[in-house]
Amino acid sequence: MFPQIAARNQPASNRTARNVTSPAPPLASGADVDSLAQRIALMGATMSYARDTEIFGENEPADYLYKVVKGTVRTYKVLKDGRRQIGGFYLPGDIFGLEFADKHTLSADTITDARVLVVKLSALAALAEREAAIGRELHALTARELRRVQERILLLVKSAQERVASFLLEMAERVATADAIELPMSRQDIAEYLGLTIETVSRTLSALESAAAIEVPTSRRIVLRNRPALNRMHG
Amino acid sequence: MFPQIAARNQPASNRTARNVTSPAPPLASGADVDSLAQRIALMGATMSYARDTEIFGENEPADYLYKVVKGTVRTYKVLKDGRRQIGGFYLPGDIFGLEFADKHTLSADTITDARVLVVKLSALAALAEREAAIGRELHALTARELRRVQERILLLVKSAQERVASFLLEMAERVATADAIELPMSRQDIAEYLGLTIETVSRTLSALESAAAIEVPTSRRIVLRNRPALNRMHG
DNA sequence: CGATGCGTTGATAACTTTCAAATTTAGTGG
DNA sequence: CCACTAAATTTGAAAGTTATCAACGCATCG
Repeated sequence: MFPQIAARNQPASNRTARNVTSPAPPLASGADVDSLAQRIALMGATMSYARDTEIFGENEPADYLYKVVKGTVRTYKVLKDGRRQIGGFYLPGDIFGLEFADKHTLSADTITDARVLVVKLSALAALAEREAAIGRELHALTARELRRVQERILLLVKSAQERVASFLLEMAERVATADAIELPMSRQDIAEYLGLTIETVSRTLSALESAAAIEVPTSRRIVLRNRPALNRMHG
Repeated sequence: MFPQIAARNQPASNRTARNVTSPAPPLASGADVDSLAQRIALMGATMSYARDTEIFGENEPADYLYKVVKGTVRTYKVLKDGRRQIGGFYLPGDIFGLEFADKHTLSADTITDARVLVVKLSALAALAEREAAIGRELHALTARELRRVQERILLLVKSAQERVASFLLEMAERVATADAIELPMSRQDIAEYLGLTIETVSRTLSALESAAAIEVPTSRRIVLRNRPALNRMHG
């Protein structure tokens, strides 16, 4: 089930130190809710995972809620034909694993080395019984996730250029320092997120660079040079 | 963006089983959770709409929850470039309008003449305060909707043939008498739901007919002749 | 009837994928 | 730290898929 969790559990001193201060991660994208975040910090255990490590798999029991403290996590589903569709990328501050079903419908693994806060859902549910606010915040979390997925649907019916432009703008909101984006994920990951091939993503980025909309100094670093143009593509 | 709440009925077997054991209103048969359905029936007002009538528009306050009693409703969003993306089709028993935001992110209108049960969300929320079961059922509704939208994402990254095959199988579960599907929506609606053009939908249906997977006696009536083949396409 | 809207079919163009190869980057062992 | 190998990314050419533009059939309705 969660072999990694037991194996990689951090010493109590580490957890305590981190939990006492409960600092907002610098890159937090606002996908959490304050008091819920605090509850999780108090109730949860922090786990460390190496790069490319599975956190949970499809069809495993969904007994925990996860919050990224450091690093990047992706959720995905492997289709029958072997292709992989990425459900989402989760950055520090983001919560994932909340699927409202007994079993996970997606798998989750780390893209980079990562620290993740883990809370038993049953504990949260018990808390929600006593404090209505917690229940409302879980609800708000779900609502946000639903809107996020619905946005993706609008994205997936558009052209490759529109998808890539939208992706860059989304990431800019989440991880950008000024106009420079440091991407934690590979071209393959981006392609699987956008429903394109890696070649099309690469070509589209090259075209955007030729059009002076962006700069790509290294493959993992992208600088937005013309946001209005990207916004127009984003539609 | 896409509001479609629990657009799906339960599998036919469940519907049948539930109807046998519970005296539900004739057309509001158990497409959702029983007690919630009953509450809505008791609290709500039934509205009648002619074909092609708007029920609510994007950006209007989302103060009500809707349940289709008779007819078919679609939700949609008009993109900046004028294209229209359909969020979902709602058949008798389906609930829509639950968007977890102050304002609707989609519009809803009728595809056929329709009767719709309307309940004030504030009334439901008040009820949920006193009865935890109601809150849980609203929650379950959301969960189902989230899974439905995620399914849709998997659909939209596939080929035209896969999308059409999946659409037919989905509709077969929802409206089929045996293997004959009576479609309430136009080719244009189907195209906008699947993110394709009307010509591609039409050609794909013709191809499926040539391949003896389906029959199309009239444009609104489709008979499934080879479900295993469709299932293989559906992936 | 003749107009109108919907659906189908055809021809062509545009876009994306596939297959292949070149290039750059990253990782590893010496 | 360098050299070497493997992996990731980019680029090119060709094939495949879907969209666009256009024409036609068919049914409905005034």
